[in-house]
Order: sequence, then structure tokens, then C-alpha cells
Amino acid sequence: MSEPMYRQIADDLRVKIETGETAQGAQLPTEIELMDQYKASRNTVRDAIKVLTTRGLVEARAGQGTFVAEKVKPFVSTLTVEPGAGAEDDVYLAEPKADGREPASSVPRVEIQVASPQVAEALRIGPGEQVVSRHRERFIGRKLWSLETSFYPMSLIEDGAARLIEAAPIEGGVLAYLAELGIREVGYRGSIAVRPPDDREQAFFKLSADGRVPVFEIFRVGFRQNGDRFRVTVTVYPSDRNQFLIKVGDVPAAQAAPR
Amino acid sequence: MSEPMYRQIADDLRVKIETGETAQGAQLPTEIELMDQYKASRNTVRDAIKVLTTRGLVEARAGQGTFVAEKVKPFVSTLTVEPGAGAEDDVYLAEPKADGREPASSVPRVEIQVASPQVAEALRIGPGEQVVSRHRERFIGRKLWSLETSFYPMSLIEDGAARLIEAAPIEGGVLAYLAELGIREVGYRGSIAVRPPDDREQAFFKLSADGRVPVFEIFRVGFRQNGDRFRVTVTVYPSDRNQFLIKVGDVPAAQAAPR
DNA sequence: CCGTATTTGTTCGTATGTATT
DNA sequence: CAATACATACGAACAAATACG
Repeated sequence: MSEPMYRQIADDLRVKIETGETAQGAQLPTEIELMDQYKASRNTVRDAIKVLTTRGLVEARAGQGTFVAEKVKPFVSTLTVEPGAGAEDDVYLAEPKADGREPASSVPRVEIQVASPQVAEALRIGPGEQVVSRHRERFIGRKLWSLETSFYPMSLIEDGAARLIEAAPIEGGVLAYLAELGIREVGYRGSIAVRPPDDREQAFFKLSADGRVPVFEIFRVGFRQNGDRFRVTVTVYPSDRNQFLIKVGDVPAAQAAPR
Repeated sequence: MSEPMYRQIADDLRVKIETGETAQGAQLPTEIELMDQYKASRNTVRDAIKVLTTRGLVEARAGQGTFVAEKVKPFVSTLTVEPGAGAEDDVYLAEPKADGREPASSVPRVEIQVASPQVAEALRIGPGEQVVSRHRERFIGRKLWSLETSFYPMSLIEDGAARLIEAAPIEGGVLAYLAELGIREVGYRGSIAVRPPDDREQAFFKLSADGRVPVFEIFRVGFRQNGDRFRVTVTVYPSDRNQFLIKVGDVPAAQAAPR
């Protein structure tokens, strides 16, 4: 016939979920019960459930059952913040504290590394040159929010930015600290891509092991007055609970209507 | 012991693909051959391949075989284009014509619709009010690139923008046409999210039926001089072949180093 | 803490259907 | 039409995680 049985079952269950007939967080019928309902074998029922799992509609937990996934309220971050505006931290982001959720960061892990080809290219330094890497894990409330790594060329240290290599937060933000030293960011360029998470990201964000939930990778290059590139920041966000805003030109201050 | 066999097989194949031992576009061993190689049953081998399919690493074609997926060169679009700059079409995007790939659009499908709650909210019109919807399919070369729908409040038509309801392209772009009528966009706000594709999108972009490849949804609201919202544009891109740039402040004109 | 029942996870075997060459 | 390769479907068994008395 036309549609295979497992997809028909999946579709039937999907409709029940999307119309709310099966409530969020509620348990689906067990595989045995579904076998009965649809007169199908256990493997076929499982194939149907796998479709829903891949779409993120349900979550199966061994020993417990299969449950309708809870929809998470996305974090909204603004990408287009005028440089130098405000005492921002390592990020260019206006944090999503609007609805009372306050972002926080781990103490940075600071390393001196040989620049990866991508970072070297972005900073316009030679391959094999060293950079300072400052890596942090960021939270909102108790929720894991993002992984962020900034890379600075060693020349900044030689120019006096010694605190960059201290494994401690720089209060007021790195940008403010560098500005004191005369290194001002006058603009930045960013790219936004989506890719499957690597193992580290999967573990940190507790993403499903099947790589179903991709991550945003935001790659930013900061420019100083003379046009030099003085910093690269790579931030990774799970795509299922994040959303980004951009503003261009004159826009009223009122809140956006996301999604 | 620990790792199930199908994941071990998947991992082994993944490494072979990522190291290039199995070249792009090359055919994987058939399921029968893999059964032999790994001393596993056909179902187990298929489970392993399903993992790779979900990650987008391979593509199975019935009757032919399973092949290593070709990596597509992403289209890069700039999101932060100053309004009024250039004669852009229905989009706010600087098109990715840099590498000789020219974007093209279908003739718009124009409809008068009752605004969805989201569109109504974004345009700040009452629920149930009507809007003009202009929907287009966009290509780069022969590749499917994006689906775009713009919504305009009916009040624009009453103010003289009659050509908005013609099912024909507006040469020079809608923005330029509206500007002639004194309706100028002075800024916009956009949101970027990622979600699984719906059936229409899956069919149009020829995305795998399992919903593995999510789509970008870019939602933009345009503002005019008086702060009114006069247009909402929703553009959907497959996330596996698109990437976005933003520029803020002073950035040199040179090309970015994406990814 | 232990044992048992329940539920999903993994693996096998087998048969048949469908797409492609 | 036949051969090949993936897709769907069933049945069965055991493992692993969890819940509960």
C-alpha cells in the first residue's frame, strides 16, 4: 500500500500529541498496549516511536515508559549589540534576563594553545602561532545554556593585557579591560551555523545521544580601530532552547514577538 | 560489554568516513558485506547505519546501496543589511552571489488571508484581520534555497499599494515600490530559530523523511518612520546548507572566514 | 536491601516488499 | 525478467533500567 504501517502509527500518535489529546509530560501507552491498539508487532511500534523521538516529540526512558516531551521556553539573545555599549562580559549578547532568568558563568578555563587553522585564519595570524583560549560554561538559572571559548592573539599579552592569562573572571568584562589598555572593539562580524553536537557538547548539554538536536555555532571576530582582528569567540548553544534576535536600523524599543 | 554492538559498528564506520578512508560519495559495503565484516545480524547492521543516517553522514538508496553523503558548500547570507541600501527584493539579504551562484525566485503566489495569531501579533493588528501574503520559492542555481512568505497589512493597499496584490514580481523590489509611495522601512527586527521541517518544507527541499535536517526560520518585522510595523517576512532555509552572517559596527569589507 | 514486576533497549532470525540496475 | 540492495514487518529472547512492595 501507500504509507508503511510504522509511519501511520507515528502520524496518529503525532496528531494526538500536537492536538493536546496526549498532554505534555504524560506517558504514552506502553509498547505492549500500542501493539494491541494498532495490531502491530513490537518492532513496528518501536519504529513508530523512533520517528517521534527523532522529531523530539517524545522521550523514552528505560524502565519507566515513553513520555511526551515538554516544550521548553526558549532563551532569546540579541546578537546585534553595538560594540562598546555597556559593560558586557565575554559575550556580545544582551542576556535573556528579561523574564527573571539570570545568566551565570563558570570560572574560565584559560589555556595557551596553538591556534587551530580556523582560529588562525580568523585572527589573520600564521598557522602554528599561539593564542590565549578562555573557555567558559554558561548557565541560566540551573539550566545549561552555552559553551563559549574566546581566543586572543599572544600579541595582546605582549602589549600589556596580562590579565587575559589569569584563570579568573575579569570583572567588568574583558572588553572593558582591553579598552583601558587602548584596545577598543569598533565592530564585529559573526556567522551563525547549525551542526550536530560533538561528544563533549552532547554530554554537557545532556542532549539525546542520537545527535537529533543540533547546536548553534556562533563564530565572532572582533575588530579594533586599525582594522586588526583581536579576538575570536565561538559560542555553542543547543538549538532546541535558544533563539536569536537581530536589530538593524531604527526599531522601537518595545519587546519583540518571538516565534 | 558497555557499548551496544550497533553503536560500535556505527562508530567504526563514522571514523572511516571522517578520516576520509571512505571517500565522499563512495558506496559503503552492502548490508550483507557488513554482516560478514562485523559478525552481526542484518538488523544490527541496519541499526548502525541508521545512526549514521540520522547524523547525515550517509544516505541509503533502495536498490543501489548506501553512500557517504557529499558535504555541501553552504550558502552564506548576510542578515544585517542596512534598510534602504540597494534595490533588494523581497528579502533583507545580501545574496550569496559571491561565488558565482546567482539567486532566482519563482513568481510569487499572492493570497489574501486571515492573519495567523503570530503574524497578527507581529504586525500589531487585531486577530482575524486580513493580510496580503506573498509567497515565493527561491533558488540558487538549480539548488533549492529558501521558502519565503511576506505579510502586509491590508491598510497598505488602501493607502495605494495596489501592486502588492498582483501575482507578479515587482521589479526593483517591494521595498522600492513602497518607498515611492512614501512607505519607507527604517529598520527591522529579526529572530532566528531552528525547528524540524513540516511536510511541505520536507518535500520542497527534498529533506530526508525522518526530519533529521532541521530548518532555519527567520522571522522579520519591518518598521516604518512612524514606528509602525508594515511587513512581516518568514523565510525558511534548510540548516544543512545555509549559514548567516551579521556585521555590527565598523568591519573591514574583506570577506569573512566562515566556519 | 532484596527480589520481582514492568518497561524500554539490544540482538537475533526470517520473510516479504519495493526500487534500481 | 532477473539479480541486487535497501525497506518493512513479524516473532522471539535476553539485557538493562526503574519502580515498588
